[in-house]
Amino acid sequence: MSELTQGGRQPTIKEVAVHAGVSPMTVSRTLAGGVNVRPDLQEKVLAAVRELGYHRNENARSLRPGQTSGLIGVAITNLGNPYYGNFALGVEEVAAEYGRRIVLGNTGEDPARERQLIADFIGRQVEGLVLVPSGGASDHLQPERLGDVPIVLASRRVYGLDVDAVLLDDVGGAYRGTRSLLEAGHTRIGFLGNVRSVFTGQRRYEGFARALAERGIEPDEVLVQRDQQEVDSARAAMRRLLDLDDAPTAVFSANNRNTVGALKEIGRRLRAGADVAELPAIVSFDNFELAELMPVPVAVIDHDARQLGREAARLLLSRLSPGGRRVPARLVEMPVTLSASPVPVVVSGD
Amino acid sequence: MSELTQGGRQPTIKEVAVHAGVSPMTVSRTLAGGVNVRPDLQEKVLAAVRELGYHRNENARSLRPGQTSGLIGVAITNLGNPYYGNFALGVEEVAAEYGRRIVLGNTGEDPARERQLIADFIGRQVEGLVLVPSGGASDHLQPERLGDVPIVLASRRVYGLDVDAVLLDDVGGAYRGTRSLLEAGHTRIGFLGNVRSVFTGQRRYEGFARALAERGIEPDEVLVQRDQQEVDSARAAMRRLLDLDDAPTAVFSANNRNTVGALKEIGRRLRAGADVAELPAIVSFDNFELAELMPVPVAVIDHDARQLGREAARLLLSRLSPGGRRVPARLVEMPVTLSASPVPVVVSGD
DNA sequence: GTTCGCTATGGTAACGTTACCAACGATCGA
DNA sequence: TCGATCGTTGGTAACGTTACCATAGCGAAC
Repeated sequence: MSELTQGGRQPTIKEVAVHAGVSPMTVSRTLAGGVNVRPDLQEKVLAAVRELGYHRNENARSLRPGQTSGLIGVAITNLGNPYYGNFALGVEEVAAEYGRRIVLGNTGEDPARERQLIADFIGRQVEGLVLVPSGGASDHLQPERLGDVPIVLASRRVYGLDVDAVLLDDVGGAYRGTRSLLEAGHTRIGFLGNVRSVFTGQRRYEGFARALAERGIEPDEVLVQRDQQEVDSARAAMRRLLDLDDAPTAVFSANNRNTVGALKEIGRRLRAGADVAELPAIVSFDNFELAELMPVPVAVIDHDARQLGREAARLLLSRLSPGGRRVPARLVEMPVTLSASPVPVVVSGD
Repeated sequence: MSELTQGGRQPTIKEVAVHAGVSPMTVSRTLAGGVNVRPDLQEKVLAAVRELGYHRNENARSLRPGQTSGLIGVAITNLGNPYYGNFALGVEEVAAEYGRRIVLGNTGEDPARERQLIADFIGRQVEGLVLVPSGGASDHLQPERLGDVPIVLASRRVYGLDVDAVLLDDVGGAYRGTRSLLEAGHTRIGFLGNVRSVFTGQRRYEGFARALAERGIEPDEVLVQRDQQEVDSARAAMRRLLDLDDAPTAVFSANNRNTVGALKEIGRRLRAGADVAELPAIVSFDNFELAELMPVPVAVIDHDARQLGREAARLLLSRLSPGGRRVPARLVEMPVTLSASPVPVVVSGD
């Protein structure tokens, strides 16, 4: 058998044909289901396939007219974030159900990299694209620039781009979360979030501000910290809030990274002897594991990134079905749930 | 321009050639760097490329002899686990540095799915494979079955398969973690982990048992719970441990999922009024965010999944370089760090 | 002025695959 | 018995690309 696999090259259909003593066409037909191929020849072919370790060359296959690549291009901003990991999982699952495979790229929030990735994906003849846009210019995302490859945006929308999108109910979630703080009697509420240019950051701030406005409260700019992308900067922002003379009694955190940063700062203060009663309550957009074990009350605005991914893939695949391209762009907002403020774990000190 | 993009098909090099008034070869040469092409023709070609939105068909390109696909196949067990998300990120980063793209599949710990995925990857002419094996039979992973496509195993090894692998120092980490508990005076130590058939589960148990053996302690089978793959079953296992008449005073948790489950059970008991002093200390293999905020002492055996991914990709790419295939199989063990047991956050009850 | 050498350009074939058509033999009805 | 039909098989061409070869043009060197 060693001479069969010599050279490190994949065997071709021709070699299988020779090995089985038939023509390449008979091999092709057998692998396509075996219609109008004598059973004994099919067996011979399959034996040859097994023996040579033959796999059809999908790239060559996709070259033929009318054939598709079976690939979906997925570009996300940060695979290391569990949120996007779950999102990618959801996309992969649905794609796999429909016999598609995903090509994955991480943009790292870099528009140039996003451009490269999308160009590469199109070059690889992907049937469609799923993108968490990293912001910035959108001309490379216009339908004609994509060669009519359908695209679905996830988590964020791009201004001036009329394509399918799956979003969270950012505004509603932030509104409800903030309102729950107001109803608990808080009036000085801090805001931790992304820069304004990030779509979700903007939307979540909007929900936050709307809830305040309903009570006639003008957001105090001193309490609004929104330049934190990472845990460390979020922690620093939280420190600034807590060091204010008139520190907030509650903090709305617009995403996971900010929540973790805020909690780390709270942990630091507790270990330094701070009184838990003087530390703010937190509402966090984005759930995280073990929120229930936090020393201060943490309510979470929860959502399912995996479902978001599944929905994005479903939108995309529906476009790939016959006639699916003629449907106008759709916008899906996935619901979020506000957990009832859990009672914090109170540990008796010694 | 609308008539140019009509039909939803990608433009071909031929169409670009016609549009630019040159031959396909001139287009090809221009796109390949433009050696021996007059500058004015290059400009014409690039203008046509821009206008038509042309992207080279990578699948057709890879068909030509001597060409490679630029694809790396990555199959992991659970993308939803932040650990594997970071792992995939590491692989993607290094692959991208070397101009490769990754095709990603989620096996869900299902050997049949793993088989399918790998067959599909080979059919797509991937240059190499990165696999977190899901256990079970390994015949489909033998080099000759893979058509000499190099493979790198990650996190787990496969018995009887002599290929590159990147592992954590499971045994050493578990040993050191367990020893730290013993040094703190614990003698009844529970074990939460994966089933024995999972490679890491076996190795981490080995480190655990070795540390005990050094002190002349025989592991009490009642304290060893190792069938938990998910948070819920881990929580149930923790409950069984804590309900024992002779409950352990410390618990070694062999992975993230078990740690979260164990902590959730601890949280439940605290909210039900349990005394924190009666709850066990925990050593967790796998770090998690906010471990420092837990109400019981949690020491973590930390490691960097992203680095693990980067190293796996590096091993694979080195095999793809000239002569790289002749190197004997390598085994890399990534170091882990044991955090100093942090002081738990103690909150004064009211 | 002829030849040489170089650059620039285009035609052709092949990569692996399968839709299409042609051809073969067998079966069947008339 | 003969033509028609059907099941089965194989040859050919084309998908988009580029390595290779051929050729045309042009300046330099003798």
